[in-house]
Amino acid sequence: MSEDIPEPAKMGLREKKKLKTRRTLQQQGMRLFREQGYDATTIEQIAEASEISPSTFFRYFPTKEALVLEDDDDELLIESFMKQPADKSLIQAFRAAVKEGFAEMTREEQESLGERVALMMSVPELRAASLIQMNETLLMIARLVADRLDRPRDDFEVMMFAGSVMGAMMAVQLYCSEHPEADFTAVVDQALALYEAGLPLGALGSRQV
Amino acid sequence: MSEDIPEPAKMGLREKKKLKTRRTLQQQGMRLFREQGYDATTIEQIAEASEISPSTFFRYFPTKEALVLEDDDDELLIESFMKQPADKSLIQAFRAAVKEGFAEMTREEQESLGERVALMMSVPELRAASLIQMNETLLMIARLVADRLDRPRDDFEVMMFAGSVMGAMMAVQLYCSEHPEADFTAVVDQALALYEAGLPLGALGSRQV
DNA sequence: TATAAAATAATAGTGACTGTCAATTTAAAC
DNA sequence: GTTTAAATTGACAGTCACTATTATTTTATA
Repeated sequence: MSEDIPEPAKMGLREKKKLKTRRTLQQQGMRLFREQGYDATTIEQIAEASEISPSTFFRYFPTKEALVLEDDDDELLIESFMKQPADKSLIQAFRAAVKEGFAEMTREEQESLGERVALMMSVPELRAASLIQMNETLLMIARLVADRLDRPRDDFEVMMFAGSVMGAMMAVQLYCSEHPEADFTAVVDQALALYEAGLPLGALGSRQV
Repeated sequence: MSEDIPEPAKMGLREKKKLKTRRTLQQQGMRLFREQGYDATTIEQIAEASEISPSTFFRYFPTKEALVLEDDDDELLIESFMKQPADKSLIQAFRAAVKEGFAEMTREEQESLGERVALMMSVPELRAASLIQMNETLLMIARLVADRLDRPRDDFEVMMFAGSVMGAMMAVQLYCSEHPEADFTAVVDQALALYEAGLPLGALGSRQV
């Protein structure tokens, strides 16, 4: 995966141009989405604004959605997760990994992430794609966790753990879409903290009437 | 929502025919999907097999996906959930609601559900749509829960609860797709039982090396 | 500079989906 | 039972994401 983005040092004119076109497409795409909405923006328009032919677009991104989704975050997160010391609990490790992942991002990257998340939440099509992505990410994490615990990869409890974390992230997305003023990274951490504390699910709701 | 399907008693020829066409479309669609795969089956084929025009298809289902998704399950589940006594914890109530929902289904309905779930898991497009549906279902449930607890509708912990349950259901789907022999309803219950028991998340993983 | 390789553009097509309008079928009024 | 109004359908034309193919241009290398 990461071999798609080689070191800036040994980049020929070719690779440099490709990266530039890639970034241009994303920027112009996001600009048009912002200005006219996602559905109203056609790939033809994005291509024209980026000064390439429509057919070339698909050599850079497999779908229109990919322009927004585009995450290398997953690999980063997993890498960070595997580095966590083995005496941490799963959630502690996951929480730390997420925190480190965010910390490594520049302010620009964080802002761009914020805009992308907002767009993702508002366009059903994108939301669907992002959910699938989460799904796959957590399947991957489930595998990592299983290995870490010496459990089979399809262990039921491990799958449930993965599911619950994934669910937390979705809830965070939803929460943030309703609270645009909230800091995304802070909310993520808050959510994981809640999980770390055991998530008072059993108690919550046994109300005496 | 449920007013779309009126009582069989006072149904004119019109309504009867509509229901019949609807069912025919679903059956023929599922048959074709089974025989040639989802992508390889065009709406034109489904329409032809159902003896209607392609343009009429879209008067019965907004999308090709809807042919597979088609859930009245949500309303049923929510209804069942609201009936649960207030002294049950949230998960207890949710678990009971799911159990009752399944119990009300005929064997045929359960089998059809099984086939649909299997198809949904294997076709990315459908998986995406089903995830969105879950998302919306649980947003609805989050609202119900908030009301039940006299908390604001955007309460953080409530959202997390909804998220975790949704995550559980996704994990169940994934688990079942890898264990086709497993009984879907049983696994759902097992998962919720695990949640009910507190889900040993914190403990899980603090391994001494 | 010539040549091979890679990237791009142009073109034609498929299929889901939308909108419109005329034709048909059914329900209801008389 | 016939007429009338409404609902349902079908035919048609069009949009747009996306695929496949082929010719053309651009870049890297010998």
